[in-house]
Amino acid sequence: MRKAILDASLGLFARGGIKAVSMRNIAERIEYSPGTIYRYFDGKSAILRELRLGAFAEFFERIAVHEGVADPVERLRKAAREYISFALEHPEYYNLMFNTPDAPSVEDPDGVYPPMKTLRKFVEYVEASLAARGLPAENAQLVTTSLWGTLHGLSGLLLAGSMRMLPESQRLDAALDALDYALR
Amino acid sequence: MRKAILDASLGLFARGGIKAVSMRNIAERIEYSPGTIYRYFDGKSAILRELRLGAFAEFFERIAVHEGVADPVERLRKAAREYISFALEHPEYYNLMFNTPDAPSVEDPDGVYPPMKTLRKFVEYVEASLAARGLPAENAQLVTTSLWGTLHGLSGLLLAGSMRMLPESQRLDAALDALDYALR
Amino acid sequence: MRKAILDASLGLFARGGIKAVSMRNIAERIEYSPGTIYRYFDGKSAILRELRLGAFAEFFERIAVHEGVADPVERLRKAAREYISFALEHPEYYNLMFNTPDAPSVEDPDGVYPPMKTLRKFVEYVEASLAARGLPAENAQLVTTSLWGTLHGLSGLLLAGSMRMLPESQRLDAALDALDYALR
Amino acid sequence: MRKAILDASLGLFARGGIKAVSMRNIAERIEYSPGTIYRYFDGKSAILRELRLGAFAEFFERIAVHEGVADPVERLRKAAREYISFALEHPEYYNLMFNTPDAPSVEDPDGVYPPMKTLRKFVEYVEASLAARGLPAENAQLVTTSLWGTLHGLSGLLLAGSMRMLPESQRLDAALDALDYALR
DNA sequence: AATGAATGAGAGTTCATTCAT
DNA sequence: AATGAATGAACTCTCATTCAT
Repeated sequence: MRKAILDASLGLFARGGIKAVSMRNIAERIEYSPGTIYRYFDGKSAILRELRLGAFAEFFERIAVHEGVADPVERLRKAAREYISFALEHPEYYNLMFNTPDAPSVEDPDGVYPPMKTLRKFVEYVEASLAARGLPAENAQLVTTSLWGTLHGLSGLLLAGSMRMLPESQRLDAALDALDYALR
Repeated sequence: MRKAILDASLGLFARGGIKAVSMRNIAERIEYSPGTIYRYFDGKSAILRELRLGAFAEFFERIAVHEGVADPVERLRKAAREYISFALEHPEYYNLMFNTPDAPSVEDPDGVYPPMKTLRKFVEYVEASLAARGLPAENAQLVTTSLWGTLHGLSGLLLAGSMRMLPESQRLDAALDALDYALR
Repeated sequence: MRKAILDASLGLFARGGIKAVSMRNIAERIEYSPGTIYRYFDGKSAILRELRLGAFAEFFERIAVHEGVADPVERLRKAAREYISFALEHPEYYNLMFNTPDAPSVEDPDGVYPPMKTLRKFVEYVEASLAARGLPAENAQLVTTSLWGTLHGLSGLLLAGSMRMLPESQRLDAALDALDYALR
Repeated sequence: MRKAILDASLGLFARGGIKAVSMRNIAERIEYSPGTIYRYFDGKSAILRELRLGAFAEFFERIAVHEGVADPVERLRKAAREYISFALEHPEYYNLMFNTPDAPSVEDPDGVYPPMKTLRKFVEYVEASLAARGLPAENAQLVTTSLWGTLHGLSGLLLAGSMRMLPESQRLDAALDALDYALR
C-alpha cells in the first residue's frame, strides 16, 4: 500500500516533474481520499524522501551488477555503461536523484549523501583498473572524479535532449564512445 | 522596464529557486502591481523563457571570451575552465539553463536548442586543437561530446554539493584537475 | 472593506465562538472568494488581532464615559457598572478579550497588554475615591485589584450562565448589588 | 480504561488547550487505535463532558476540605483561599470548568449546572459566618455572589496572566490580600 | 475487545491570471 | 500605462467519525 502510493508518486513525477506530485494527485491515482495517504506517510516530504532513497538503492544495485566480472578494466567499463543505461531506462529515477532541486535532502543512516555509496564503488573499480595496468593508485580519486563527472554530464545531456546536434539514433552510441574515449 | 522585471525574477530565482519566482513576488520587488507585468510579458512562462535565453547568451559570451588566444590547445583549455567558472560564479544562470526541469523550453529563432551555439564553439576549438597536434579531425565530434559531458557533469556536481566526498577547499581544484586530466 | 471583513468575523465569533471564524466562512459571509481576504489582512491572526484591539478600545471608551462625573465615588461606581453593562451588551467583545484562550496575543504600541489602560483608569478612580473619603492612597492598588477581580468574575459568571441559581430577572441586579456591596 | 482515556485527554488539554484534545492524539497517548475510544465513549463530546464533571467534583472536594473547621469565619476564609489555590494548582481543571467556551455544556443528574453544588456550600459558610457575627442571614445570597465573583475573577486574572501590572512574586499575595479585603 | 482502513469535510494559504477603471 | 480588486483552483494537512474484520 505504501508501495501503491510510491508508485503513483513516481508515475506522476515521471509525467510532470515534481510539480505534478501533489497529495491530491496521488490520492486520485490510487483512488483513495487525500487524507488516507497520511496513514502511511508523514507527509509529502516523507514520500519524496522514500522515493529518492529507493532510487539511490536501485541505482547502486545496477551499478554493482557486474561485480563478478574478473577483468578490472572491463568491470569498470561495464559499470560505467550501466550508469548511462540506468539513466536512460529510468529517467524518472535519475532526475529525482540528481535533477530535482526542490526535493528534500536525504541522508542514509550514516549521515552520508546516498550517491557516495555508488561513488565509492567506482573508486574501488578504478583502483583495481589502475593496479591492473601497473599505474599508481594515488590518482584513483582524480580519475574517478573525472569519470563520474563525465557520466553525470553525459546522462544529463541525454536526458535533457541537449544532444540534439546528433540524430537520435547516434546519441547513445556517441555518448558511449565518448565514455570509452574518456576511459582511454 | 522589461529589464527590471527580468532582474527581479533572476534575483528571486537565485535566492529561492524556481518556486520563489511568482508574479506576486516579482511585482513586489519592482514595486508595481502584478497586473502591470502582463503589459510587458505574456505571462510567467514568457518571463522565464526570456530569462533563460539571456542566460544562454551570457554563457556563450563567457565561453568565447578567450577567442583571441593564439595557441589552440590553450584556447580550448581556457574555454573549458571558463565553463566551470561561469557555473560557479553564476549558479542561478547555470541552474536556470540546465537544472530547472519545470522551466519552459526555449528555442532560438533557428529552432535550435540554445546551448548548441556554445557547443559548436567547442567543436571548433577542439578541431583546431586536434589539427595543431596533427590528429585527424574526424574525432572532433567525439572528443567534444566527451569534454562537454565532463564539463556539464563536474559543474552539476559542484553546484549540487555532490562532491562532499572532498573537503570544500579541494573541490574546485579536484574538478579542474579532473578536467585537465580529461583534456590529457 | 477591512471593516466588512472584521464585521463578518465578529458576527461569526458571536454565533459560534472562535471555531466558527474561518477564512472560508468569512469569505462566504462577505460574498467574496477566500483569497480576496488576503489583500486586506495578512492572515487569520491579523484579523483576530485587529478585532481584539478594537474590542479593547471600545471597552476603554465605555469605561471612561463617565469621566466627567464630579463625585469621585459616584464616578467609580458608574464606571464599575459600565464594566458589567458592556460585558452583557457585547458578550462577543468581552469573550474575545478575556475568554478566548486560543486568540493571538495583542500588545499595544507600548508593548503593554491592552486591558492595562483600562485598569489604570480604575486605579485613578479608586485613588480619587479614597482621597475623597480621607482614606490613605496606599491601598489603591489593593482595592483596585479586588474590584477588578470582582467585576471580571461577575461578568464571567453572567456571561457563562453560571448564575442560574438566580432567576434570570434578578441576575443583573444581584451582580450589581454584589458590586455595590464590594464597593462598600 | 475509561480512566486512561480521560487521563490522556486531560494531559493533552493541560499542554495545548482544547485544540490539542483530538481523538487521534488521545489514541496515540493510550497506545490504542482511534476507533477503540468509541467503545468507551460516544465521541469527543462525551469525553469532554466527563472530564468536566470530574473537574467539578474534584473542585468541590477541595473547597469542602475545611468542613471541620469550627470557627465559621475562619472556615469561610479557608474555603475561599482553597478556591484560588485550586485554580493555580490545577489550571487545566479550572480552565476546563470555566474558561473553555467550546466545551460541551454539562449538567449533573439534577439538571443543575455543576458549580452550583460548590456555590451552595459557600452560601452555607457565609450564612454561618454572618450568624456568628450576629448579622442578618438575608444578605447571605448577596454576599456569596460578591465573594464568588471575586474569587472567579481573581483566579481568571491570575491564570490568564492578566495581573502583569504586578511582579510575578506579588501576584498571588495581592490576590489573597484583595480577597481578605473583600471578606472584610 | 480492538484494529486498520478509509472517508469527507474543512482548515489556512498561495498562485497565475483577468479585467474594469 | 498602471492599478486595485477579484477569482477559482490548487496546495498540504488535520479532524471526528464509521465500519468491516
